[in-house]
Amino acid sequence: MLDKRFILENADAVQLNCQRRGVKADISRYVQLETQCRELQQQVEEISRQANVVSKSIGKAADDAEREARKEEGRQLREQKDALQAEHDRIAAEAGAIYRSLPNMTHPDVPSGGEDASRELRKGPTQTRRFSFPVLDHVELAQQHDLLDLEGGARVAGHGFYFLRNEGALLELALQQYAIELLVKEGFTPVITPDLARGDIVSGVGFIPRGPETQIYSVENFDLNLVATAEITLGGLYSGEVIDADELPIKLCGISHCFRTEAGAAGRATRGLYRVHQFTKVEMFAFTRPEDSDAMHQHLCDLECKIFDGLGLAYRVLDIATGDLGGPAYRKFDLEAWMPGRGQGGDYGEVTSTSNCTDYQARRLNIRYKTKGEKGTNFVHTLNGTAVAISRALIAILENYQQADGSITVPEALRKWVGKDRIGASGDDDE
RNA sequence: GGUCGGGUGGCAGAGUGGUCGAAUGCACCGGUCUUGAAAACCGGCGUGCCGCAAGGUACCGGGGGUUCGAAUCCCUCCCCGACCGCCA
Repeated sequence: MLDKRFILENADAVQLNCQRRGVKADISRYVQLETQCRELQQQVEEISRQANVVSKSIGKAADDAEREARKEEGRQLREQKDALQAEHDRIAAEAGAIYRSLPNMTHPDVPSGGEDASRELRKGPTQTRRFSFPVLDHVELAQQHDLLDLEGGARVAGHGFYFLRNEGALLELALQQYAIELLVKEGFTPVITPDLARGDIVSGVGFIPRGPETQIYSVENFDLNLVATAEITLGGLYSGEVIDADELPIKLCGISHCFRTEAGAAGRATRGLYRVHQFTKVEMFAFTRPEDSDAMHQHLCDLECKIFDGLGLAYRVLDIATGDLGGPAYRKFDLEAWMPGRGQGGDYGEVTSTSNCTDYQARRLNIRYKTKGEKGTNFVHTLNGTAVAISRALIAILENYQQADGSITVPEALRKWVGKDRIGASGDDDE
C-alpha cells in the first residue's frame, strides 16, 4: 500500500505511475472521496466532542430532571454522529477499494512498457555453450537417466507434479546445500519456513489467497494457504512487529516448497519442469532501513549472479519493465539462464527474480522499525530474491551440462553433495 | 480431539462502568552529581487522523450489542499459552 497522504499530495504522479504499470485506477476520484472522508471525519469528531462533554456533565447534574435531560441530549448527539459515521464508512469503503488496487511507485530507471520492454542490464561471465551434437531437452535427458517421473507425479497428484529420482533428487538437495552454504557465508540466517500461511499474511505480502484467478492453493475449512514462495512466510515473520533499528538489516534465507495453481497459464511452456505446481526454492529476504534498500537490491541481484556463476551457467540480467512488475515491486531484476533445449535452438528462461518492495509490503504487514532517541516508528523496506528455484535450475543444469556420449556432467560446485562428477558415465550405467 | 487460562503502550504487567490513553517496573531521551563512567536523584517518554498552534478525536486482539458514557458488561469470531489424550 502507498501512504495516503502521499497520494493526496502527489495525485498526478500516482496516476501516471498507474498508467505506466497498466493499472486502471481513478486517482482523482480517490482524492475526491478521501477528501470528503476527512471532512466527514472532522464533523464526526466534533459531534463526539460535544457528546463527551455532555456525558461528563451527567455526574455533576443537580437533580434527576436535569440528568434525564442531559441523557436525552447525549442520545441525540450520538444518533447524529452515527448517521454521519455511516456516510463516512460508505465513502471510505469506495475509497478503500481504489486504494488497495494501487501498485507501488516505480524506480525512475525502470523501463516503461510490457514484457518486451524489459531492459537487459548485463550478461554473466559464462558463455552460452555451443554443441557439436544434437541437443536434448531436460525432459529427454531426465528420462534417459531416470531422474524425473512425470507420469508418476500425474498419477498421484495430477499434471504439473513430479517425482525426482536418483541424481535428480540428489541434485535438489545439492542445490539447496550449495545456496545455503553460500548465503550463510554472506551473513544470511538460514531458516526453514512453514509451507502454509494464513490469509492475511498471504495478502499482506501481495498475493490474492482466494478467488477464481488466484495462484494460491487454499485449504478447505481453514484460513490456511499453501505458500507460493517463502517470500510469504519470511515477510510475514515480522508482521505487526516493531524492529529495533540496530538490528537492521535483517537477512534471511529460507527453504520452502512452493505451490502454484498456474491458473491462466494453460498452454504456456508446460513441458517438463518449467511450469509446475510444486517446487522447492531457497529464497533470500531482507528487511532494511529505507535508505539502504536500493543498495540491498543490488546486493541480492549480485548474489543471484554469484550463485549462477558458481554453477557455471550462462545468464542475462533484466531490469523488468513497468507493465510486468506486479503490485508490490518498486523495481525487479530477473535472471534468465540459457536453456539449450528450450524452443528451437535454445532460449533464455527465467530462473530467479529479485524485487525491492520498499515500504509497500511493510505497510500492509505493519512492519516498522524504531530508532533509539527518535520519536515514533517508520516502515521498513522489504526485499526478496530467489537464490535457487530448484526445478528451473535443474533444467539449466541438465541441458547445459549434457555431453556427446549422453552423460551429464555434475557442476563442480555440487559434486561434494551429489557424490559424483558425472551422471550416466561409463561404469555407472543406468541402462 | 478435551479442559483451563490469556490477548492492554518498545517489553513486562496493573486496571472490572465515568476522575483511564491507561498505575508500576524495565528500556529509551534530557538534566543534576562526577575527572569520566556507573549508581542515585529530577524531568520527559504510545500511535493514527484533523489543526500553524492550543487543542480535539480515535485506538486496550477483530466485529457487533447494552449505556448519556465501555479496556471494564453481553454476544460472536480470531489468535496465543498451559495441561491431558493421540501421534511422526
